Formats: sequence, C-alpha cells, structure tokens
Amino acid sequence: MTKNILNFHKETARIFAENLLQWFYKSKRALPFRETKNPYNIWISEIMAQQTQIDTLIPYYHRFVEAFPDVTALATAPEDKVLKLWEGLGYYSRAKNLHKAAKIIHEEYDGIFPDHYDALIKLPGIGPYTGGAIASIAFKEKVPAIDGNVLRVISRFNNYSGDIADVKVKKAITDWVAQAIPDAPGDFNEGLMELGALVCTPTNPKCMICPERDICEAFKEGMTNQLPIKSKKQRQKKLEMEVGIIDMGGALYLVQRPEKGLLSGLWSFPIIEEEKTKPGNAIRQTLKTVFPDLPEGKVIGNSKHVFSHVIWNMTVYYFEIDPVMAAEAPEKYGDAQAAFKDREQLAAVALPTAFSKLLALL
DNA sequence: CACGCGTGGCA
DNA sequence: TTGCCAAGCGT
Repeated sequence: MTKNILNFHKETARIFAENLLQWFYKSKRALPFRETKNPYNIWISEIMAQQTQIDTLIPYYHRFVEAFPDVTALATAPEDKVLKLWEGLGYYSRAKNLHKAAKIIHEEYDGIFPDHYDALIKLPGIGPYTGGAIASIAFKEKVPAIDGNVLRVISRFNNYSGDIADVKVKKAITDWVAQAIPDAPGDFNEGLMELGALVCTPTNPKCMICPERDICEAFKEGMTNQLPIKSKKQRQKKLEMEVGIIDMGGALYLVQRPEKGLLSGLWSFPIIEEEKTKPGNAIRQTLKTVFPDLPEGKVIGNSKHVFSHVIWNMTVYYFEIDPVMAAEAPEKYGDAQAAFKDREQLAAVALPTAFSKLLALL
C-alpha cells in the first residue's frame, strides 16, 4: 500500500544521502558541463536541459559555449545569432530569456554572475529548479533542485502516492529534499537527478543495481512500477495547415513568425490553417496579397509535425516564380519581415524543425 | 494556476 | 501508430 503523506525521518535521509553520494561519485557520466563549476557554463547547460534529454543537448552545448564563451560574449551578440544556435532544440523562449538574462548580468551586475538562489531566480528563464541547480552546483548553496527525476525518485523512495503534477505535492517533496541535503549540495542534487536518469527510470527501473534498494519503501512494497502518480495532460489538438513554398530560381520565400506564440520570432514558410471546404484556397489567397501574379502551384507532399500542445498536418504547396518578380519581392508579409533567401542566407537564419524538414520535399 | 511552449526517443 | 516522457518557466 502507498502513503499519501510524506514524512521526513532524519536518520533515513542521512543514509539516503550517504548512499547517493557514494554511488554518484562512482557512477556519474562524464558530461562536458561537469568539467567545470563555472556558473556561466552550468547556467547554459541547465537551461538547455529543461524538458530536454541530456544526450540531445550535448552538441548544442559545445557549439553554444564555443560561440559565446562568457556572459559578455552572449550579452553583446545579436539575438538572431543566439536563436540560430538554438535551432532544432525547441522551446525557443529559453534562448531569448538566456539572452535577456545575459544582458542583465552584463549591464546590472557588471558581468559578475549572481551567486545565490534569491538573485538567480529573478533572472528571466531561471525558475526554482534552475536557480537551485546553479546555486548548489556552482556556489555550494544548500538549496534543493527539484526536477522530474527528483519527484520520481523521492516519490518512490517514500512509497508516496501524491500526484507529482500537484503543486502541493511538489512543495512537500521540495521540503523533504531541502532537509536531506548534506554537505555537498551540488553533488547531492546532481546525484538525485543522475539516479533518476540512469537507475530509477520512469519505466523498468533498475532496482537491482540501486544504491537505495535496501531502504526504498516502494521497492519494499513492490510499488516501484505504480509510482509516481502523475495526472495526465490533455491531448494535442490537430490542425490542418497549408504551407506555401515559393521558389525563385533556388531562393525561397521566408517569413518571420509573430513576436508571440508558437515559434515566435523564428523564420518559416508562409503557413495558414486550411479552409476545410476549399483545400489550397487559404494559402493561395494569402500569397496572392503579396504576389498578385502567383502562378498555379502544386502539392509536393504532406508533413505531420507534433508540438507540445498541437499537431500540424501540413499540405505543402510549391510555387515556382520567375526571377523578374524579384523586383517586386515584398519585404513584408502582413506585418512580418519577409525575404527570399538563397541557400547561404537560409543557413544563417533560425528555421525550426517543423519547417526545415520540409526542405526534403524539394 | 492551468496552460502554452519543441523536439526526439522509446515502449 | 500512438502516447508518454525528458535536468521547467512564464503568464
């Protein structure tokens, strides 16, 4: 049977921390951002790690810190260059907030990285988890860093049935961890996450090699596969979309996404929701407002793209236009920036995966 | 405060 | 194929 109350027992927590640290020092992965305690590098890696698997972020991390080795380099870079380095990683507001925070540190903190939790979480993009991670790892502050791994590990360790999507449950687990933090807060926090990533995994946890097996309540009760409890999120809404690719002698017409909402600020092909009774009409009519002489297009394929909260079923229309139309090539698409981009120019702008994968249809 | 916000891996 | 999940944050 599971428990719906989370109790803290000091001695149990002490042994838990001891086991964890011993395991972590022996079993931790060699990750690039573990080669330093520089708060800047820790920060970049932690922002990239939000909702992202470590293996995915590693090449991005290398490229990013090479291009922007310190806060000043990032603060003084143009935003489009920052977004370009984030291209394909998703959740692009992370990159924008990273850039904003770098400017704040550069201008208001004299380039000196804030060295404690309370100051860190005031920066855009740094919330309770990331603030705790940077403060504990780079500055040895005794604060928790509660991510999805930690919620799962602590839930199982205590055979605790609280719904980890519930803020009250998150707070209870945060309090438990805060009291359990030993003298090496950074290693402890990293160890908790590493245990969740390598051993106490969401499915098929490797209890046989777990350093906490002997004192894990869920293991004792045979509940590891039922925990944690997590309420479900609702399903993505499906949208039928029409994409227009205009090709002018190899240069493609790109538009910048609006300032708010999905993929905001990044580049895309013109795209609009289909009018159900008239397939192809919506994109064609929209494009004709900027290209009155638009020739007939053809469908070159379909593409499905799954976002966090919506699914696009895209029908891709292809239009070839004469280079003489370059003279009238509009730099505005509605209110948005727009331009024909040749291969080299295309490579310089941030084109999200939803659109870059359409290039394979050409 | 429930929801908006990307992408890739995996049973 | 489908759904779930991954080192969350802003509003």
